Amino acid sequence: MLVSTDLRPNETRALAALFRAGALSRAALARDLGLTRSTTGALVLGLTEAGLARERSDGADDEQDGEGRVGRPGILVEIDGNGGFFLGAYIGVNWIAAVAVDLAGVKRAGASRVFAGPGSTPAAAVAIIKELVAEVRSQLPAGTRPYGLNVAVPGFPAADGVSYHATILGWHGVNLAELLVSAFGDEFPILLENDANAVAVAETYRAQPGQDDEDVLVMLIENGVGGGIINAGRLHRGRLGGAGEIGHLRIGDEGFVFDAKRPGRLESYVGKDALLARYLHISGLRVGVDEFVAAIASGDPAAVATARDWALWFGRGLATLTCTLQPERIILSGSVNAVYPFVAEQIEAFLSDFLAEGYPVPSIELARVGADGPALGAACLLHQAALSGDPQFQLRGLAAR
Amino acid sequence: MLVSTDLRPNETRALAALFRAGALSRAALARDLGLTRSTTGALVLGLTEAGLARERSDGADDEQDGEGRVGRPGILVEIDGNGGFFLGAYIGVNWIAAVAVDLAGVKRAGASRVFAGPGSTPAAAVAIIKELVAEVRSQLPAGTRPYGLNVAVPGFPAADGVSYHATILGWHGVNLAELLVSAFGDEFPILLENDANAVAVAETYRAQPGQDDEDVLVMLIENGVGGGIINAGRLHRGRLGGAGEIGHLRIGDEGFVFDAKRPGRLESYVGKDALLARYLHISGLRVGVDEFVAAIASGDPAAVATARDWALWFGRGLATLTCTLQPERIILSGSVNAVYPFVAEQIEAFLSDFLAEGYPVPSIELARVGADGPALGAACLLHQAALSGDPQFQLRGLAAR
DNA sequence: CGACGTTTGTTCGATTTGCATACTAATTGA
DNA sequence: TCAATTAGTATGCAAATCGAACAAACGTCG
Repeated sequence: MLVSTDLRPNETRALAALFRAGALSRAALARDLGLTRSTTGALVLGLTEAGLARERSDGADDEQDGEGRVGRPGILVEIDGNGGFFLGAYIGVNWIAAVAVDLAGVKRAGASRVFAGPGSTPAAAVAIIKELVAEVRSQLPAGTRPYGLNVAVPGFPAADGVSYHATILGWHGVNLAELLVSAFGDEFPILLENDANAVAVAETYRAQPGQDDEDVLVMLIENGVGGGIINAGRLHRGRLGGAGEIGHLRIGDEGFVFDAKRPGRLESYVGKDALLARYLHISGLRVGVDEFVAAIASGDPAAVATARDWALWFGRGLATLTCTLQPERIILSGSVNAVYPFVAEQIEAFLSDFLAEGYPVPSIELARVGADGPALGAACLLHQAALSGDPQFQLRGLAAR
Repeated sequence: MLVSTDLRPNETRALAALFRAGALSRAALARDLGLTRSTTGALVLGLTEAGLARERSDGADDEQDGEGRVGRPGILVEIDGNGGFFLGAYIGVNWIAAVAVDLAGVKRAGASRVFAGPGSTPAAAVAIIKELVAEVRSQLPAGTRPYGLNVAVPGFPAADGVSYHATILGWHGVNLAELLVSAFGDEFPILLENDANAVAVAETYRAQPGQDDEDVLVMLIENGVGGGIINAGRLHRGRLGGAGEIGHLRIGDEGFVFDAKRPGRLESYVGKDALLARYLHISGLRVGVDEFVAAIASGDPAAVATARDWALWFGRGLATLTCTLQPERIILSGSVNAVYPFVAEQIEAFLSDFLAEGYPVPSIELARVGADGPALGAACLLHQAALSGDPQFQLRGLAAR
């Protein structure tokens, strides 16, 4: 009879090692885990029978050094993606999305729908998520049960830890977790995550094999400015998952848009509204980000001057964040990041000038993940938890008993 | 024959659980580790024979609930401090210190000496550390070999990861690690850590039993302003251990002390020099921190006004850091923290006003650890690494073979 | 006070896990 | 063709853990 069995600690460790490396021979895996080859062979056999790992079929191998490698070549073993699935969802201002990531960390399915965020109720959003999740699950192999659902939201839990405030959606004090649980039952655990944090995970998770302990700051720049902090490959969540609210950074006295209560914040200088307000002030033209970027590209002096002002304040924010977090990379996400390439030199010069001598200057890059980044990152967080041995997402395999 | 043997994984986990809880019965430990009572009994027996754990002798027990606890009471087991020692040292501007922390996380020995930092060579500092370490080791039980030495330094490694810059000591591009290794040989591993990071660990490590995953920001305010970030109980080091350089936070345009190259930094508003310069500007008096604090206490209007200005900028810095990191607590260390109590109300009011609605306001506390905080924290970092199973600090026990 | 339920610690055999040591297989280099 | 080297597998043994039993030590309640 086939039964679902919990994985033993070393089986989970083996999967994590395979995930980090992409694929390993049994011998390499043994070295990685500090076990003998015989033990590792048995481990791989178990994982293979359980449908969680498989030998790589395509002849491609010798990833490691290829050249003067003497001795019998190994058979690469990799994770079998079909071994498990993790669901992520995103409640955005304009749309709602759901995705599934498989055991190999690859996106396997996705669905989305437009959503009139402000004005809609949380219950309406949850209903849409329920439909999208069903749609996503229908795209997965039959008979699979996901390990969990993580929902990215543009907001934060309040000090009590449960009531969500999503100002941008007009939601205050909503118990989203309860709504979701009552919609989905207890088939799998349900978590919530801030959208900027999720994007940060999506941008950095498994960016390159073997590199899983980076220090990265991801900035998400739209009207507001959010951020996600990755420390040694892990999300720095803060007390209630509210770390990285970098739009509230106090970097000056006023701002390009006026805010009587909280003047001088980063997002009142570098957010989308602020940028366009500055351009309006200089040029007298009211435009969107795309038009503005086109104006810089065409050499419009007002646009160039606006971008220069924007870069001045953006550089201040970057300097503050770099000192505080010392990231290796800073990744810019959100529509406003299109402005960055035009002022990259200015900002990088300012940064290396402002930072102390010898202090490493982070490299600044543009985002690679698309619009479903928050949903993807949310799912990746579950994947990470499962491969880390988190008991809440204890991996299972099918075994003959 | 007695031989030194490496601990098995579950023995290390058991010690970590005992450390977290302070003391546990075998049954409680079994629940904590997810093992059976019989296995745990054997585990405890092994640890006891190896001299790493012991039954608590003082009759004091029932820490847990005492009241209606039915059933046979357990025998509390705790870590035997003599099971191992961890060395920490600190190279300060005016003095050098060394301490030893035992396996139970308790400071067991210390020694210090004055040191004319600026003007002295790194080699001279290393020679003093060598003497102090010998002095500290002589205070420990005979025959013990420490697991490692961690040296806290007021500086950071440069982008290459090895050459240290300690501007405050006048050192640039020094390979401190190499100097230390050549002085001590390879008897035990030697590490380096920034002093503010070390203080942060000293202030938070084992602050209260059972609470080991806090989010805390520790600010160290002297002439410069440094910081250490504790995320989920772990030091957030950044790429090269240089995270938390919060003195460079850009919060304004100028500063109370002038800095042409990097104007507007937090430390040019709230550092010791800045504070006293502001007081000089207002009162015409040139004083030290102690006198300044006495002046506030006595109601001197110039001092009170200075403190109010100080608090204004300090609040801006706190707001920025709170948004970025969302700590539960902020701990103020360094001599300037004596000013805080006089402006606590003002700063807390500003903070809860500036932060978004529902955003948790961190509690702000004064430091508890004394002047050897950096050395203590450095030693605690090794203790933490050893109990986490870091192979570099693999715990050992004495066992009959 | 004593029977009863509950929890702890220990004992002991069974089971599982991992290691050491072989051995075969597949490749490079001479 | 023949070492040398590395990968994978089989097998017996040692260690770690479990499961079930049992005695010990405490509350509770009649």
